[in-house]
Amino acid sequence: MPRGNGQGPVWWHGRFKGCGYRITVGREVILDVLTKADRHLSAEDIYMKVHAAYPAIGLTTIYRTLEILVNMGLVFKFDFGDGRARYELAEGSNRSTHHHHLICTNCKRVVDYTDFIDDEIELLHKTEKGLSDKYNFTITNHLIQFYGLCDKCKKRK
Amino acid sequence: MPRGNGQGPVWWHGRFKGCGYRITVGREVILDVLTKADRHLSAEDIYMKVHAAYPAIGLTTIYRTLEILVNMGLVFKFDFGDGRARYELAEGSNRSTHHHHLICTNCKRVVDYTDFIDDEIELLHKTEKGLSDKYNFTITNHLIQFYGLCDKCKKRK
DNA sequence: GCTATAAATGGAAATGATTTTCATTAACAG
DNA sequence: CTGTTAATGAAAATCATTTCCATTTATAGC
Repeated sequence: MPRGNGQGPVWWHGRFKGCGYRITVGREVILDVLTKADRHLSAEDIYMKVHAAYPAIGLTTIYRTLEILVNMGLVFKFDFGDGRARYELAEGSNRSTHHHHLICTNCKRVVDYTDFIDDEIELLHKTEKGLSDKYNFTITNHLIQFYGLCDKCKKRK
Repeated sequence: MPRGNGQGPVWWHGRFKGCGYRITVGREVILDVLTKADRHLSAEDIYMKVHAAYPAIGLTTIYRTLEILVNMGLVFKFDFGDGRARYELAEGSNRSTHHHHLICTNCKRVVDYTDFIDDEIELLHKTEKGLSDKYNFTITNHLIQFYGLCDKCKKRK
């Protein structure tokens, strides 16, 4: 099924095997859904898409696979404040450029933005360096989110 | 009980009444616990502290009060990834300076840091301005967290 | 290709933080 | 002091996520 993009074996197979994980149909399909996703999906979103093509794959497998993917750093897990986690392929695959989120605290709408990313990244690198030196952490990731009221919700108030 | 700090009526009473909320013993005690807290508390943490002095106050009231406080902007709500929310008095009261968080993804330890805050704030203001113009959001808040492995967890791996 | 073995799986049940329900209590405007 | 309505506690409900366990499947070694 997902045969990559003509550049040989699927990009994540190597990393998976390297970690001692097996390549299964469920994992292929989940990765495929994530690769094609154009927005942040919840576990249930992913389940529904997967289920449409492969009804045998259960929700439990979705959760288990997502946990592995997050731990491996292939997928980011976000909390936008509506009680369910959202998942998004990390950069480094063939999709997704680095971005941050702008979240409406009223309707929970999420805007991905890439503006100012360069400045942010530069500062982040400096901060990461400082923090890891001072607190002796190995920093692997960061999260930046802005909260506010979106266009529509402003008008309703 | 909480009589403020000698500067007249308790600082948040005005804001509370202004929003049409009543001042109750439960709310007084909860705010008091938050004011004295020196770290991020979960709803249950707060409940236990409150319960010690006022056993009549239930967990439900804690959750309901926290929701109000978060909506009013008096309290920040955080997700550090361990399945329970943490609450922290917003700045503007008498405690807490603006800070961000450094989180160990393994043991969930959280370090508050204030280093580099000035540079961060400057960039944040610039970004907030740009984002609110471009996406027509009214930005009220932001979240910055760094993730990594702490000192102890690094050694164990 | 075949087989043994351990990883992966699905479905049901468990978990656990948070929310809702509803009858009772308490704040406070007048 | 009193009526009105918000606030409350206890128990039940919710609901995303996790765990359990018997079954299936990937794959290393032949």
